[in-house]
Formats: sequence, structure tokens, C-alpha cells
Amino acid sequence: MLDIKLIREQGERVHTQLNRRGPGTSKALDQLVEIDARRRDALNKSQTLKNKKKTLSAEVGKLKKQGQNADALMAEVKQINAETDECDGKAGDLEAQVRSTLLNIPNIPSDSTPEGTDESQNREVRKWGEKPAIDFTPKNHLELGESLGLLDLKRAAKISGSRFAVFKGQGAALLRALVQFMLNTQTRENGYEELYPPVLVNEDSLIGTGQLPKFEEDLFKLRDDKLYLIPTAEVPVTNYHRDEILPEESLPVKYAAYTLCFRREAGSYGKDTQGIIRQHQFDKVELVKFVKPEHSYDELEKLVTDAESILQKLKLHYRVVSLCAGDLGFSAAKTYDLEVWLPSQNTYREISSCSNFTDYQARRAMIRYKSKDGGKSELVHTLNGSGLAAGRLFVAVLENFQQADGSIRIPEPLQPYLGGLEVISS
RNA sequence: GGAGAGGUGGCCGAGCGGUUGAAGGCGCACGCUUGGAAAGCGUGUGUAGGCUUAUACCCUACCGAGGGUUCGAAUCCCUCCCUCUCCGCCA
Repeated sequence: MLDIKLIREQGERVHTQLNRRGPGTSKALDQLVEIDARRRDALNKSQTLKNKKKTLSAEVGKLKKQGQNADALMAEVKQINAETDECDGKAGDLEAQVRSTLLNIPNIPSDSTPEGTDESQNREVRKWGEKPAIDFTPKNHLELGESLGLLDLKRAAKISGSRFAVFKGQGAALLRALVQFMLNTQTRENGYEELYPPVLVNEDSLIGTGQLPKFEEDLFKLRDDKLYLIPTAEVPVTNYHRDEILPEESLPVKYAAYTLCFRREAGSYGKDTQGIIRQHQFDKVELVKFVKPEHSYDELEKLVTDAESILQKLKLHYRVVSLCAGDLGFSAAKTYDLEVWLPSQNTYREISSCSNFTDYQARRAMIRYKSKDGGKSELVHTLNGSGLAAGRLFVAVLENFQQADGSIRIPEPLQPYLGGLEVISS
């Protein structure tokens, strides 16, 4: 949520910056300032009336105590009440309008976010490692997974439908090893505290991080309870500190959380239908940080480095991409994607997305910090990034470490998690 | 799911229709005291919104949430949520 004061005072700038996401993005701002002015007007009237009412009511109390008649005053207060109700109603309606408008306006892109309208204009920041030397026609992860008995999508479709997978045998063990390896790295080497949160969350949490009210159709919702399945651990972990004031000296607060994630993938029909790249249910280790505003962009760089450390340890070739304004997520001010090399597709595919949300989520979720030497509490900046998506990492391992005979070489750091297993073969 | 108890400031805990944003205590901050510390004494110590150059004053709201009764509600009534205890069920 953007600051209404900022919109009030620097409307032109906000318009310009929002429209970097695409023409017309700032349209919702148009009437906002005027509605807000009317809101404050009604509020002021109501408050003046309430003040008068309070004084008179106290008078009534005094008179009654002295056994005197207070009928005239009581009638007057009744009259004021009618007016107050009207003002309150008006102010309430206007406030609801302002809030719902604000909830549907995305974050302002950072100055360092590149210009551009879509994915094709994202800017490559750096590359790491090299493409694997494969001197045969590489198989894709589905062929490899099925022939080695690691994946069973046919039966998954029978059990649940399309975009679901069963990981089997050494495939299931490999997925588990990847999760374990990522969690250990992030908690033991990169300084994150582990959290294992619920995957069902309430509406307030989803409003807090920005999935609601605008993106309800992307979420799985329970029929009989007001709960949703999380699309990412960002939701429960960021909301862990919703409505809290954190002590300044605790910042930055850093959490790593492994959860299942659930996405309806509405509107992605026909995209990545083969294999397990795009699933309704997938595993992910998420990194979330709460930081002081002045550090958030430095913290974003570190967050990216922490996510990269997993790929580097596994010696997987990847590149870092800075998303352009048009490709930026709703709540983000700046985002780096990590894209891992997939030999079968001869391209880089997203495996992590690391974002700085500045104070946008913090304002929605009311997450603040207060310095030890008093002063006003201020909104924190929130960040998060995948560290990493386990299903896609599974794909990358299969494809990049495949050998001519169809077997998979297990990267050394993973071997301890698989009882010393060095190769998966049929 | 059934029965009962309860949700008040950072914490504990009073208040149960009238100057109560809320007694008292603890904690915390600052000051005095001290060689230093403790104790003691004093002062201060919530959030949001409005107004404002102002994180000064002033005003409004907030005692789980939302409604209602009343001139007036933390206090009375209704609905919902959450916590605890017992029973049932269950991993």
C-alpha cells in the first residue's frame, strides 16, 4: 500500500513512477486525492461534534448528581448525535473507498529498476559458471525422471489432475535432500533462523503481503473455512510480524522457511505443460527479511547472494536478471530473478525471485520498528526471495548432471544427504 | 463437536454506567543520591487518525473484533474470533 500522504503531496511524481509499469497504471490515483479530501472534511466535522457532545454529556452527569433537571441538555446531545452519525457514515464510506483503491495500486518501482514493458526487456546483470559440456542430445527432466523411476506424472494425474507430480524412490529422496541441503546452508552459513509455518492462512495475511484483494483467482481457497492455501511462504513468514513493532536492535530479522506452495495457475494454460516446471503444488525454501529502510537495497543484494550460494555449491550455471518495470510483481519495488540453465530447453529458467518490497507490505501489514532512544515508530522494509524452488532445482540437477547412458551424477554436496549416493541409474 | 472460565497498556492486575487513556505494581528511560552499584526518592513511559512548519500543543478514536441500548459504556445486551480447563474424537 502506498502512503496516502505521499500521493497527496507528490501526486505528479507518483503518477510518473507508477506508469513505468505500463500505461494507465496510475489511473486509480485520479480521484483518490479528492475523495481523501472529502474524507478528511467529514472526519473533521464529526470530531468537532463529538467534542461538543462529550462536554455536554459530562454536564448532564454533573447536573444529575446534584439532582437537577438535565432534559434540555440531553435533548441537545441527541440532536448532535444525529449529525455525528451522518458525518461518521460519510467519513466511513469515503475511508473504505480510499483504502480499497490503495489496496489495488501496486508498489512504485525503484529508480534502479530498468525501463521496459515485458520480460524481454529484463536486464541481465551477471552470469555464473558455464553450461555443462554435454556431447549428446540432452534429455529433458521428464524423460530422465520417468526412465529412472523418479517421477510419475501419469498416476499423479489420476490421483489429483494435471500439474501434479509423484516423486518416487530416489526421486523423492533427492527432492528431500535438496530441501534439507538448502535449509542447512541458509540457516548454518547465511544466518537465517528457520521457521516452519502453517500453509493455510487467513485473509488478513494475504492482504498484508499483497495477494489479496487483487489476485484471488490465483489462490486455492477452502470451501468451508475462510482459509487459503499459501502460494509462497512469504505470506505466513512476513505476516509472522504483522501488527508488531520490532526493536531496532533486532534488525535485520532473517528467516528461512521450507513449505509447500500452492498455485492455481489460472491463465497459464498451455504454459510449461510438460514436466514439473509449473505445478499446482511445489516445495520451496523461502528467505524473508525485515530491515531498516536505509539498508533495504543492500540487503536485497545480500539476499540474492544467499540464494545464489545454493546454485554455486551445486555448480549449476545460472544468470541474474533485473526485472524491468513492466515485469515487476505487484508489491515489489525491485526484483532480481535467478535463472538456471536447462540444457533440454537450451535456455535459462527462473528458479528464484528476490525482491525488495520497501514499505509497501509493511504498511499493509503494519510492521514497524522503534529505536531504543524513543521517537516515533517507523515502517520496516520487507524483502523475500526463493532460496530456492526445490522442484525446479530438481529439474536443473537432473538435466545438468545427466550422462550419456541416461544416469544422473549427484553433485558432491548432496551426497551426504543421500547416504553417499554418487549416481542415480536405472 | 459438548460443557465451563476468560480476553484491560511491554508484563501483572484493578475497575463493572458518569472529568478512566484507564488505579496499583513490575519493567523500562531520565534525574537525584553513591567512590561505584543496589536500595531509596522524583519525573516520564501506548497506538492510530485529524490539525500543524512541527515527532510541540490541541482534538478524535482505541480496554479481543463488529453491532446495539443510553444524554453518557472498559463497564449492560447481541454476534463473531481467540485462549484456557474438562469431556468426546484424533496423528
